[in-house]
Amino acid sequence: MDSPDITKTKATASPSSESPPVQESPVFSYINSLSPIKIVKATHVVQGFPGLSSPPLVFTSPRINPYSETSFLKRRPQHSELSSAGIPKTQDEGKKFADGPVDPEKPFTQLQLGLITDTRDCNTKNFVETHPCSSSGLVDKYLADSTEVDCVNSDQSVNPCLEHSNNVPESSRSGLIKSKELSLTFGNKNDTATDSPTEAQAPFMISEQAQEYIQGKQTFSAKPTRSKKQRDDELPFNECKHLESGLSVDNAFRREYHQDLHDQGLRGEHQDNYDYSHQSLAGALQIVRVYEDENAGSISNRLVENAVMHAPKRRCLQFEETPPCTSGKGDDSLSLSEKVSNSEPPTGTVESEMVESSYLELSAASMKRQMAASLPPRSTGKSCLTVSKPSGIGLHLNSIVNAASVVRGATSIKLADRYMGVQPMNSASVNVRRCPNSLNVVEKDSAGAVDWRNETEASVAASSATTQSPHSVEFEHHGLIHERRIADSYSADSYEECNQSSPKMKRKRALRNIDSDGCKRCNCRKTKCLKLYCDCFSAGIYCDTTCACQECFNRPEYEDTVLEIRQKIESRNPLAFAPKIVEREDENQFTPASARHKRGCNCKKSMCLKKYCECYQANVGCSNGCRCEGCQNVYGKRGEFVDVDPVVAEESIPNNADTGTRESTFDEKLQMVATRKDSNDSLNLTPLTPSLQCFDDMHNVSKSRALPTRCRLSPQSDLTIISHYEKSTRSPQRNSENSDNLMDTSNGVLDVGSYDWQVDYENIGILDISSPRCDAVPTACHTPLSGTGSMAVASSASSTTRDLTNVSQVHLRPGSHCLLSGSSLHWHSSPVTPMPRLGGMKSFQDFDSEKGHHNVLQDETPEILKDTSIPIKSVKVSSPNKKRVSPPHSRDLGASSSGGLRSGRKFILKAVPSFPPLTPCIGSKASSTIQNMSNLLQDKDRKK
DNA sequence: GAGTTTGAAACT
DNA sequence: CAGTTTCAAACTC
Repeated sequence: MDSPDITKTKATASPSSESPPVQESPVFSYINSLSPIKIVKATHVVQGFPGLSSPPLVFTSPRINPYSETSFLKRRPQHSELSSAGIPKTQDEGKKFADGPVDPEKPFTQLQLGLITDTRDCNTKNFVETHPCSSSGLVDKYLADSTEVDCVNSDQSVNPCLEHSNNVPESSRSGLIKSKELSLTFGNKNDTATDSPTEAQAPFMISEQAQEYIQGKQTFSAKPTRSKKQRDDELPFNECKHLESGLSVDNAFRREYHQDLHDQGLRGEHQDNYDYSHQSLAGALQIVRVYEDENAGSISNRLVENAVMHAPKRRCLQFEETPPCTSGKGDDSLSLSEKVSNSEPPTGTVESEMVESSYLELSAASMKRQMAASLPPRSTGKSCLTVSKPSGIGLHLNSIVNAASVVRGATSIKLADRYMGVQPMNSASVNVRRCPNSLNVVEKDSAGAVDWRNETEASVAASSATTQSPHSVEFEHHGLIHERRIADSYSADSYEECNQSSPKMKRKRALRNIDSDGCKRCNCRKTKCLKLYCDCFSAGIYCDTTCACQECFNRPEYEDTVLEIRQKIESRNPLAFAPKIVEREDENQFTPASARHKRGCNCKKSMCLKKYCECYQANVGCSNGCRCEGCQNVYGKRGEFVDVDPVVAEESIPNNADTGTRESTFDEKLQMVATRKDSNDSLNLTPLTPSLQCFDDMHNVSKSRALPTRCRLSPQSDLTIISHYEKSTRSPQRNSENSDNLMDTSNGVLDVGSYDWQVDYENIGILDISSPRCDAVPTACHTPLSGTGSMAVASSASSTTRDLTNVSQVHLRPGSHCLLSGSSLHWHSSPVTPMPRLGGMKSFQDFDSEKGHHNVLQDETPEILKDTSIPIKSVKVSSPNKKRVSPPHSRDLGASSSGGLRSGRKFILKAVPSFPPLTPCIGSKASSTIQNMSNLLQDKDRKK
């Protein structure tokens, strides 16, 4: 993880050599020409360029910033003022940064700063903005440069920094922010004027800068004392600065952040938020890094920024609350940037995935460009596209989730999200928490971010995101866990609790959260949340303030540690973080009850009728792999399942009829379960309902349906969906509505399949608009997809998104993302449809699982799925239980959605890999599909 | 809320 | 690989 960053930083570190070329670069010259101010420190900029390969135009941010031009010059002065006089602290901080936590590092940090500044110039807005905020003295110097760049690219960029530093009035800030956003969108200028060099470089530059920053920060982080000092010195704004500098925060993000701040109107809150932001930042940073790596820089930055911005707000309290976590490595002291740096290492693992997401973002960016829409106001739901799903292994979902949550978290939304997400989620939420969800969340966020970029979309997205964010069950789906946590924390109830730092409170909170939200929070006392005992850790999620864990090291601050441990654990057991529940599906096979526990349970006393049994907990039947005694698993007894899995599945799978038969059996089981579990499983079932709802929506095509519901459902859809699905089917009681839907889906999954697609389209648009979750879903898709797929998808997505944008821009984007992620190029074929299809596909797939959905999917979207070529053995990671499933792991990627549905859910998996649906459900599925894909691959490897 | 039970994870 | 211990969740009271 770290290595890449380091390398980058090093590369950047050798600025001298690089700088000249950079300056000479056409982009640079172009910028100079544009900017009234001459870049004094072009060298810095230069450094960044050389290393960076010009990213494809696609990646170039589509952002268009009308504001940028206007504010550019003005900002600069402001910026300078702010940076210099406005905030002494910032300067100090900047010095600190430059100095680095450790003296030896200082030079390096300075270099980095220089590089950063350079990159800024290249990057223009993002960097500039970030810079000013981040570092003081050095920053100032660079600021001039950056400002220049900004001027060239966009004036606005500077302002943001200023705002941060100066704490400029909200109004002014907002204006600045907007301008920044515009500039960011920008790359705009370059894009319009010159596509290739500048744009391409810009992203890289940003990324590099961010990396450098991160590295520098990391070094800082290494030295907690210093970080603390910085922190103390730093004001919330300062923090912002760091973040920005490090991340090259997007304008939009800043905007949100500022707005949030304004809304809060309290720095105290700010600080709190700040605390939160660390995690979120970390995640964002990670994301950013990924992007950077991929060249998605600008986009990623936005996302990151968004994430960061949001994160702080949401999490502030939580972090403070959790002393151990924060204290862990003295991270508290660390400035955001530092935190970011910390987060970096983990990103490395995720980077590939992130790249995909970045591509998505790129596509989104392209979309934006086309849209040329002004920046959306604050749509919380910026395009999350950037968010790549947490790759299975290295990544900690949290980072992503956080980012997503952050992104999502438009300030206003928070509470709503909590309630929305949490309560509604509660039933379904459980699944959400799972790591895999994190991906989805990210995606959502990314989607939201994309929306952001597009004004129209942004507006819609913003509304949807904010309002819907709560709905955004999708988050729940994968990233939801995290979000939920956040949301929970935000929830009025949790909110107060969060403030309460007492471990007891936390514990209670956690318990409550679990109950209410269905999401679990760990309560680790001895393992430091660094063992699989910890649900959070096992799920690839960082512990949240809501967790009642003690001496928690599963925090962004300790990403390195977390990653190391993860790697160790994986080295021992490559599947340790893989989804426990996998659907066995041979390529052609569809086993109705394919979903199983990977390892199988070993129950001796619980008869597999209690949650002690992981199979039962996952709503999955026991299989031959189980060593349970006296298995009475409602979802399937040991013997039953076994037969089905390998062989039976195939036999039964081929035809829908077969699946139907199984489904019947499965339904029976479900009913059994339902009867037994109804009381307990209500939560679990709820998740199912969402999926069902989604389907229902699909079927009904009732766009009018409350998207929120879907969104809610969707989140579950991925992992939980299956289980929930089963449950729902099994227990009509729970979800009379859902059950019906579920039943329908289960029974007529195949039918739905094609139908779903269309419906999905329609629904998608609706969903996306209404529910941020939907957005998230699509994003999730991105992450999972392989780079190639994502790449292609990205381009296609952009196109598709455009088309979609006509209908519902927001939706489209997410969907596009999903497509990308899903690698379901097929979808792309129809620009508009793609997204819906994706969603539809996913939903489809989910449904298909029961019946021969494979056929449907294959038929309809077969190519895409095939293209993904991921033979999906579909390991559905879905954690039926409220517990978070360990989603994130790259390996796990595929699994999420499988939700333990035995019945032909396998289909779902196959489908899933292809695309993340736009709809929340779909999105979750998409993420799950991705995971499934990975899982399948792994499974194949294993078989081999 | 405290204590017990349970089974997975970790360790030997 | 098997047995034991540790751990945290699930469960019970």
